[in-house]
Amino acid sequence: MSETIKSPNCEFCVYKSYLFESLTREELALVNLNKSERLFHEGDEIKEFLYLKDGLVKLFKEGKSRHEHIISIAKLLDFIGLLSIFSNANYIYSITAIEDSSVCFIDLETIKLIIKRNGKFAQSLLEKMSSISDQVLDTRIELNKKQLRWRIAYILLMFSGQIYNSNKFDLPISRKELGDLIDMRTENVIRILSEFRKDGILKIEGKTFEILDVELLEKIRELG
Amino acid sequence: MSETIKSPNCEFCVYKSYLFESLTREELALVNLNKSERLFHEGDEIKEFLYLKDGLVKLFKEGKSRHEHIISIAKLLDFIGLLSIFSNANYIYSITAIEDSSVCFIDLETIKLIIKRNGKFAQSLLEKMSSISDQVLDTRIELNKKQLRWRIAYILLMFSGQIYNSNKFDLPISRKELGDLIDMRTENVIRILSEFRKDGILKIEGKTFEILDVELLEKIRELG
DNA sequence: CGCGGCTTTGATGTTCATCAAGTAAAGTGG
DNA sequence: CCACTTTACTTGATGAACATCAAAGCCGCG
Repeated sequence: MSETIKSPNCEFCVYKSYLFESLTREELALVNLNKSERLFHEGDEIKEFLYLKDGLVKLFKEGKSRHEHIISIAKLLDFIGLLSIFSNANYIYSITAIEDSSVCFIDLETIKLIIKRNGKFAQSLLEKMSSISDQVLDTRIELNKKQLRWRIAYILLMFSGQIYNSNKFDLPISRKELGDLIDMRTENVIRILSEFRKDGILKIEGKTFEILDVELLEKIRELG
Repeated sequence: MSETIKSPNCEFCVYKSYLFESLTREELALVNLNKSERLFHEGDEIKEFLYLKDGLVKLFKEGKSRHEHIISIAKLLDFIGLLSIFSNANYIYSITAIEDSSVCFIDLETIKLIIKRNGKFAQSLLEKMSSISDQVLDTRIELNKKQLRWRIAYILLMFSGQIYNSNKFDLPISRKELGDLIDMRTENVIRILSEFRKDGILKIEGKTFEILDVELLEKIRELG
């Protein structure tokens, strides 16, 4: 289960400027009163308006069919929760921690109240939401045009470049989940990882990945 | 080119309740001052905050690669323009009329002003935007899982059920564009249409389509 | 220790993209 | 208005990419 931890004042939060800069002093105080900060462990499900301070979560949809479909992996500063808040679709976005994560929550009703009162804040939300769904949709469109080697290159470079900032990292998800994220079967994920290993692009030991030839991997990603 | 036509007062617009019910009298007057209504002919490009009153438009993205990718076809009451307004992504959504269309425009700056002033309106926009991007994303995910016969069934039923409300209709787009919309090659669009024709599901004469066996088509759509 | 889940590799089959080629329809210029 | 060009449409043949099936090793867990 998740655990609530001591929660510092929003006023001094390093992320204040990212989203809440348009709030009045009074509104910020309101947020401060109605927030909580919690630690989430791997596998914990997250259900509210959230703000990821540390760690890694996955955003996914559970389709009518058996298996989930991962939409996005998000880390620090990303604001993926947005998509799930106003959504009243048939089937809903879920968020789960895939690494121990520290998350700042704000009561959803409080957020809605502030939206009503502060149009500038609302506009900022609109822009962020637009940007996020753009990004998600673009990725999806690109993914479906490209073939499997491209997808693996893409996702490996995402982990090394955007998430861990290192050529060496521990993959936080299973190979099956990796497949769910980039729309391919587990077997093919493994097959292409093996290819890359044989070609000297990767070094793999269980969950530990090291990209040996970044340039080549980028080349694979650039050329469709 | 598009032509501006006489534009009635928003106060009495049948669509007022759909989006603008939360506006104050004063704000509505502002909208009224800053709107224009225009006729668009097939092929005309649309670039502003819009509100489709009649006709049919397509929303698409032009990718880095050669061919456009159609995201959605929209008719009456749909509010697809939303996605393109706040978007500052690398490549942008475009809207083009595929049938002669009548569209109500509102100056973008006016809209932004009202968002800032009227939080309730902003919230309504947030909800609509969420719902639209949900829908678009869901469709895309479903499409990419299913095979070609499913996709054709889906799109034919969309035209007959959601757009024209008739089993007989003129397809407003080319077979190539149909392919762009549901992610398949022109040749395969034609091939499967032919199959359906041979199976007695469809009657096709050029652009004129008639669905003879709706139940069977729905069955194809239900079973992956 | 044995069960189930994750991982890996190989063999096989299906689906679909691609190539090719020909017909019909729709613009275009003389 | 007709010859010409271009664009849309259609069908068939081929091959590549990928899903599926099968089987075996590995690991953690009750």
